[in-house]
Amino acid sequence: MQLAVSTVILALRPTPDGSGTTLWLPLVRRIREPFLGAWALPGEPLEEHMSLVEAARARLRHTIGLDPNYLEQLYAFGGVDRSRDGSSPDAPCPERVVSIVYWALVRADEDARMVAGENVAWFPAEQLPALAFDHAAIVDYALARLRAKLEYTPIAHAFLPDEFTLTEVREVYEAVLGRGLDPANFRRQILASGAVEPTGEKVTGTSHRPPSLYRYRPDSVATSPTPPPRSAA
Amino acid sequence: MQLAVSTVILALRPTPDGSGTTLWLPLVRRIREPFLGAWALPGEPLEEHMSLVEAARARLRHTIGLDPNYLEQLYAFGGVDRSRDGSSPDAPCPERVVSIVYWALVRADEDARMVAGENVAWFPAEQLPALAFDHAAIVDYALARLRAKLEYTPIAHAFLPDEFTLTEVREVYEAVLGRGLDPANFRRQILASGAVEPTGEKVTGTSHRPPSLYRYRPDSVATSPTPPPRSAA
DNA sequence: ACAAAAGTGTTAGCGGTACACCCATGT
DNA sequence: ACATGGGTGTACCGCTAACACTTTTGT
Repeated sequence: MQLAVSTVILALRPTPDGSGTTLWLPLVRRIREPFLGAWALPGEPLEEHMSLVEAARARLRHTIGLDPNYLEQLYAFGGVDRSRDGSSPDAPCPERVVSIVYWALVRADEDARMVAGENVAWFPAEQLPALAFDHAAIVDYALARLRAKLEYTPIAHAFLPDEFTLTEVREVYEAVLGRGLDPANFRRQILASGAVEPTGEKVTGTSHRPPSLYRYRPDSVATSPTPPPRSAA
Repeated sequence: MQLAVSTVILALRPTPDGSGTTLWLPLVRRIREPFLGAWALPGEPLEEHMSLVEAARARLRHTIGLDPNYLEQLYAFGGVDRSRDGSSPDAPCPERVVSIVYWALVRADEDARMVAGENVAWFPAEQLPALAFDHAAIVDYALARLRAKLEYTPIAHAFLPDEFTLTEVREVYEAVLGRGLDPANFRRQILASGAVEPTGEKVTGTSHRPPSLYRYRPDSVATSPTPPPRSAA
């Protein structure tokens, strides 16, 4: 029985047709049976000297070449038959794998300076190829968790650079939730929440009224958000 | 490296002084180093032929002799030094353990017909003895999760028998949250939520106005509540 | 001047809280 | 009759949604 740590890495990028913004995620092509040649989540066996988060972070560095600021445990998947390839029932039964999956969010500015690893390709979350193992279900679960957390935590922070306009924040919400939001009300709500404060500066050269810049208040979440007892993770 | 499944089992019982109701949980006394003789969460190594939930359920049957209706994965703990006994630094470094922890809720009526296993004792959650490993932190995390879920899911269901009065539901909330709630408003809120429906019967012999009985609507959660993709857990 | 996005004001409705009050039973 | 908890009514407050309106820039 093997213990592995896998990662769902999410970033916001323009849709393929350029008409908006959606979530994208990197997948790696499998170079071993089962599911040889299929796309899968980046993962690796847990090594003796690494904690679970450390293993997840290492995988991130290896896959996209950077340390994202948001990383949280998603779930542990341990069904007995997870690693069997349903599409080729004659294949020998592979060794059982328990996967502890983490999910990460990549800031727009980090995304730009990213270095993709070997065998890695990015896909829009709504148009994924067929995935190995139960990875499609895992991605769905990660997306559901992200949408849920967006509504009750300042997690949009994790997609944004240090300074940003309120419209950029709203666009994060709209892209993740998949629906438009009233700019006027959104503005008031996020300001009233106290999560954000004005820097005093404005953006220039916008061909319309220049928006103010804001930053997240320091006490807002930075990395792991609601992990359990800090020491044990 | 070892992979274990542990459980935090919660039930509502009268406080030790009989003045109210609180959460209690069963612990087992350790019969091996490290932490020999200390109290710990019920757990066992994961066996090859069992999924994670199955292992948790088996542990529950072994510890309290029944299958609770609510069981959910809590978190996977995998710090490198989790199994070291801080209080006896001279002890040999024990093998590393990754624990996948589940939490379970026991209904009042099940609690009554429960059979405690060997070496098992129940403690009020607010007055636990010193626990082995990082188990104290794990219990805290489970309690936090329970309180959070109480506010946005019909999880109180899991503590109640098939039929109950609205006052009993309120007492569950009050015990878990640790504060009193307005009976009038609580009543209206839970009815408005649609989670509950009247059976038409009343309780008799109460020395005051007889309360109506209710049941949870069938589409309310029964067992696993918000697990990820049903098939993969 | 005009377009376009930033930002403000105003209103109506909904849900939660506080608390006064009435109802049905046992003693 | 009265105590006790079950159950209803009501008034207020804050938050949200909807949308009209004003402001500030570039072209």
